[in-house]
Amino acid sequence: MSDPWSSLKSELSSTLSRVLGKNVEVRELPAGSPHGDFCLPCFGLSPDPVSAASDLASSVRAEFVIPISEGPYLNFRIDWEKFAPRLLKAVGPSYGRGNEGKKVMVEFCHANTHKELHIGHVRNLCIGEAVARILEFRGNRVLRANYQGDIGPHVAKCIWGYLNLEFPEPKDPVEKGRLLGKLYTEACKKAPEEEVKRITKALYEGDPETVEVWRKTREWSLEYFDSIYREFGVRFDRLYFESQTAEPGKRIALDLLRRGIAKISDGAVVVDLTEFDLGIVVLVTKEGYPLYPAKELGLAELQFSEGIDRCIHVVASEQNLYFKQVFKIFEMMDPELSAKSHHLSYELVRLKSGKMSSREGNVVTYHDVTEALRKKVEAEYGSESAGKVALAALKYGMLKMDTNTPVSFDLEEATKLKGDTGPYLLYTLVRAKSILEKAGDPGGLEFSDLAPEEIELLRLISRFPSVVKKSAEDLKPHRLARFLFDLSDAFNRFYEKHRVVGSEHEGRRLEIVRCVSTVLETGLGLLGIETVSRM
RNA sequence: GUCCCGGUAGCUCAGCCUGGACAGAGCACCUGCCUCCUAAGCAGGGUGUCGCGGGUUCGAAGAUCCGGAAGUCCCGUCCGGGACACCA
Repeated sequence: MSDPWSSLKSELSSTLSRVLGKNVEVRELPAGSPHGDFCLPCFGLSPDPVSAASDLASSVRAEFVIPISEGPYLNFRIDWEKFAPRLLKAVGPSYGRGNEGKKVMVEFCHANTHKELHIGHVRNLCIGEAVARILEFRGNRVLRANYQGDIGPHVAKCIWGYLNLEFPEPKDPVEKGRLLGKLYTEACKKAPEEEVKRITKALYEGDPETVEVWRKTREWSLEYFDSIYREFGVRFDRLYFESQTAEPGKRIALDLLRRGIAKISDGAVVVDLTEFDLGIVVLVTKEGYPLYPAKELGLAELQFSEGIDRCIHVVASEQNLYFKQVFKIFEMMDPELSAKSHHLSYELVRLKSGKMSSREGNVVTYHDVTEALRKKVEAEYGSESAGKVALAALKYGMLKMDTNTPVSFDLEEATKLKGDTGPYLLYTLVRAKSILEKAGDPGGLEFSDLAPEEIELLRLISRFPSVVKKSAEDLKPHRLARFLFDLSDAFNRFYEKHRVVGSEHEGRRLEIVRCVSTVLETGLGLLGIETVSRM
């Protein structure tokens, strides 16, 4: 919970506010800035910002920082010789932790059964897990939830395929998953529409024969997903299925009808949101089937019965309008429900050839990518920890850009192993740990004559807590990912230039390396990236 | 047609929330660097109409005149993607 840098920053801000007689806040300068660590632009302070800055520079006294006026700016340089001991002492496994104390459900993945997991799901999985871990680290109790569509026309198509197509019996979970994916795609091309409707109906009405096939294939799907989740390092605390939200969803929809929130239109149960520019939402079809929005209401009932303070739905941006609609209905039902709900939207993963569609079979699956990656790692560097390195590359690649940035997926781009990649971060950590293993008797700590590369590392280490906090507030893991890259970059420059073991400054350098290693390991952990000890 | 997201180096992307302080990385390409803590590394080499157009924009009692910073804020527009009543 200790965050010396933020404390320093806020102390400095209040000192300045006292001197100036008004509330000001110093701004942090980017870690590599030649101007120092904090600055106060003096433009609004007086008609003459330049002399205001220099007046302030000579009148302000604060511990650990040296004020310097540069033009209209009042800059502050941290006195690292004095500040370093305080900072390094704070760095341990819980450095950067918070105590926010909320109970949060993070709902992500949403893979539909009877289909293959593709790279779009991978982005979702990466974001969801990273956000879950970051929120946990900030002191929240997190429940990971996965809401899966295990019923409906897409399932009916797959069942049609199972009943009408030839296939060899699948042996392991991966084969089972892949087979279902193929059956689905084939059925989309071949299954007659009436047949799909018939099976959908049979499924909803509980026709024993159809249900049996459904049970079996659904089980295959879940085994397949489980094998991937295990490999990926995700475990869900709650699994919700559409088959279980349909009935309560319909019940709630009918209740909304009684309360006058919903109405009948063309025989369907709808909520009219046109006054909010959100169109009309159909809850129950004229045939009496609950649609997705109705099921969402059923799901919310299940979720909020857990007493959660917040529910974060990690769902692609194509559902933006949908979530606005659902949250508006929440608001009409119970404002608190909508206040606690949040849609973490991310842009789609597309292929260069266009949008992926399991219906058309033009998807890049989870196994396509992980296998390509693993093979490449093995070919170039040998098989030692190839699987973990491959996953690191995949996860970091998905997390390093803003959730708002659309991904145009390219296998070549995704299998890069050098530069701004997951393996680079892993490698940096391996190097740092290797130094720590070889360390002799550290000797005393002194911080005189710090090299620029050492100061750079201290600056980055100091900012870790605020980066994590910001990442958590914005629900943007890429901020943390970028930070870890910058840290690695700075560490590798330091590594190249300065000897640690056996050097004159071994004591403090070991301490710095220890902190880099701790921060890197913690940070990678928050991104859901498993580290390795050798590469 | 309406709404949402994107447009920054050849390519992939940061930076925009919180305006000022050189517009930054990585990849790719070229040149160096392993008797020394792991070369998946490091050093050097050069690139930009920040899609386009407009607007707005700090300081003293007031008034007037002059000056007054945009990749970042606002509006418009173009391009790409997505969404928009019985799919999920």
